[in-house]
Amino acid sequence: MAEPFYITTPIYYVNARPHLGHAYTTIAADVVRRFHRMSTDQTFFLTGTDEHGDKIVRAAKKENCTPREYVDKISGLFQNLWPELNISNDAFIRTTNPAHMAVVERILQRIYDAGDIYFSEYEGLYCFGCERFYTERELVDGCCPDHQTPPETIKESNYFFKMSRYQQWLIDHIEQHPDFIRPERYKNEVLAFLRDPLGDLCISRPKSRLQWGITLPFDSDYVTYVWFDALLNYVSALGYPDGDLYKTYWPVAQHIVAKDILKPHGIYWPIMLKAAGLPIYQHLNVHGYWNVDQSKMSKSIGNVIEPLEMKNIYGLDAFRFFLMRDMAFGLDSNFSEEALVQRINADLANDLGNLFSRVIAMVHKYFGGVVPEPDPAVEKEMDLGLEHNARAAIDAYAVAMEAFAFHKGLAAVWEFITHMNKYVDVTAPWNLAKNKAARKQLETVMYNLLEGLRIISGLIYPVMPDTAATMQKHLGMSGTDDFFKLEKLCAWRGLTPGVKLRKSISLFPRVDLDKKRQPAEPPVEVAKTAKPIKPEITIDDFAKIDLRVATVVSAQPVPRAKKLLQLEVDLGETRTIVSGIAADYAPEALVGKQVIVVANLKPAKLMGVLSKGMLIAATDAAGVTVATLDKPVTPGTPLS
RNA sequence: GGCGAUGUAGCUCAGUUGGUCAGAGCAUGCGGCUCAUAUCCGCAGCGUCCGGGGUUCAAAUCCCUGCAUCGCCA
Repeated sequence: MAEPFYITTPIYYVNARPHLGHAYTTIAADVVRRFHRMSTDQTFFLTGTDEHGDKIVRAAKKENCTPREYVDKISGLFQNLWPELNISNDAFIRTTNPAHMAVVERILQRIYDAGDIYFSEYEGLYCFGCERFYTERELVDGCCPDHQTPPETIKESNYFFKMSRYQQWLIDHIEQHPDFIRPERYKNEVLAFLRDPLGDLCISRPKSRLQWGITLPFDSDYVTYVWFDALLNYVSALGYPDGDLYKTYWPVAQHIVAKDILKPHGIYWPIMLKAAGLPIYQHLNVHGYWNVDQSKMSKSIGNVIEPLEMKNIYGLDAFRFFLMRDMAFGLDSNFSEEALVQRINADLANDLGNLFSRVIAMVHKYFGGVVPEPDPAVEKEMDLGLEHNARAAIDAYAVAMEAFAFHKGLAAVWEFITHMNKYVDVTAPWNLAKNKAARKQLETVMYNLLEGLRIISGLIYPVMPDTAATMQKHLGMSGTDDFFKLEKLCAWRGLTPGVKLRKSISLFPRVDLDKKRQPAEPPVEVAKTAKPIKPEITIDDFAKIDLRVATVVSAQPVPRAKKLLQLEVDLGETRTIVSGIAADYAPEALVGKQVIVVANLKPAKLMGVLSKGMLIAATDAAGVTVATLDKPVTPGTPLS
């Protein structure tokens, strides 16, 4: 029996709602966890939410609720999403959980007692509006980018974690365990970072400016810095230090993270573990970003694809398959509906779905739906090596999946599916069926094909658990919940002759994007990608927004900004407005156009340019479209 | 500004230590089959392997340089 397996996702910071990135990470974790179930019964899968820190306090303030109410709400969104994506996590941890907080205190105390935490004073640029420090670099013209006020230099005392003491140890550890951080590119990135002296990590925040956190056990005037708090979830969730789960699973821990949090996981975390005297995790598995329709996914651009949308339109398993098949784990990938549909049609509908359907249909046609008995002598005589192909696919698949190369694992399965289709072509059962003397051959051929489908159903289980179960059912294997065990897949002749099969079905319907778009009544398209409607407002609420017609007088790109245009508009008075439409509008194309402006929006500095108001525009998959008027209107006219 | 990654067929990408390495899948064209979700099987075309220079008998593969994109750091 293989050793136990423990996989974690990061605990997601609850200052934003779940998006595709969260879904990918969590599905990937679910896939590896299910993959390991194929060889061991001892697996544990943890996800959760990270709920402390000043960003949470500010987000809560914005929504007029307490931090507690706020984190409960957002954490709930994550917890509710996972079942819909068929995520099989065993536990869901929250950093506001008292048991977690106790573990954080305990480990802080332990490191403190060991002498790796010291108290020190430092000076920094602080914006009282934002309640945070800024580096010189982050300032715009020496001012806070949010408040346009100069930050003040203040002195603050804090606790620091002596990471520098462990720098060489960490370098050695990474070099002695070449796949500690994988893929290799991220290992190299961490090592590159470690070539420079490692600074100590500030691990506290004075309560005078932040209360939402875990109080330091050795100084009640401070709370713990969020990363220090958050990383410990991986052990607290297992019941560190005495829990059975901890004893079983911590020694085999593996993490999955996106590349943006490589540093905390690749540097802070192993050093924290070392300093606290805990075993170091086994592997850090780092993946890239999903770019949406070529442009970087970003909340501010508003092109975040709701994972549930695609799932609802094309089916959950197809969605999971696409995410796992199209991204080379570690690299960035593009997410587009076209790519998704192409995968569905080519791989799922044509290759697998059609294979399944044609094989089952033939069993019905030639054997009344009863699994035939294969003949060893005939098998030997025909010698077409399907069993060998299956075995080769399983081996290649297992190696790839073990190393988080999901795309390669699935490619191996699809190579076998191609062999299966070819096998149908070569053996031509419809010809064998015409010849009574070839009955035994037909029985053997059809049995082999059913066997191949059984293997396939097992191999796709981690990525497409529902489809795997459906295939099993239609292969007459219902009732067994361990059909995906590797040892079963490796044993050819697992199907029982004589079992009556259900009617053939289409596992994956083909998608015709053109047809879908031709009659494209816009409402249908819009409804498909539209975000949920915001909560109801009154006419008075609306009246607060001063929308005006404005004529664009001039337009020019903002230096060093890819998406921004600086516009001078006439709305009775002349104003400067910065708008993120450069990707879709040439400056000269805008001059003279009448646009709609939010005239009473609080001014904001974008890339150093003060923007007094905002252009109304629509953003969809095709890009940005500026809202204009039907016919000319006097500049400055209000809209209502 | 410093460091690093990437740049290969229309698209997405494989190409280990330099020598059938010019590849795969999708898309396109043609042919075949008819069990099947107009699916499957076979064949074919397309590439100055980012530009330039160098090392070598031999470079997509090593070195230098330029360009582009991206990332990390300051």
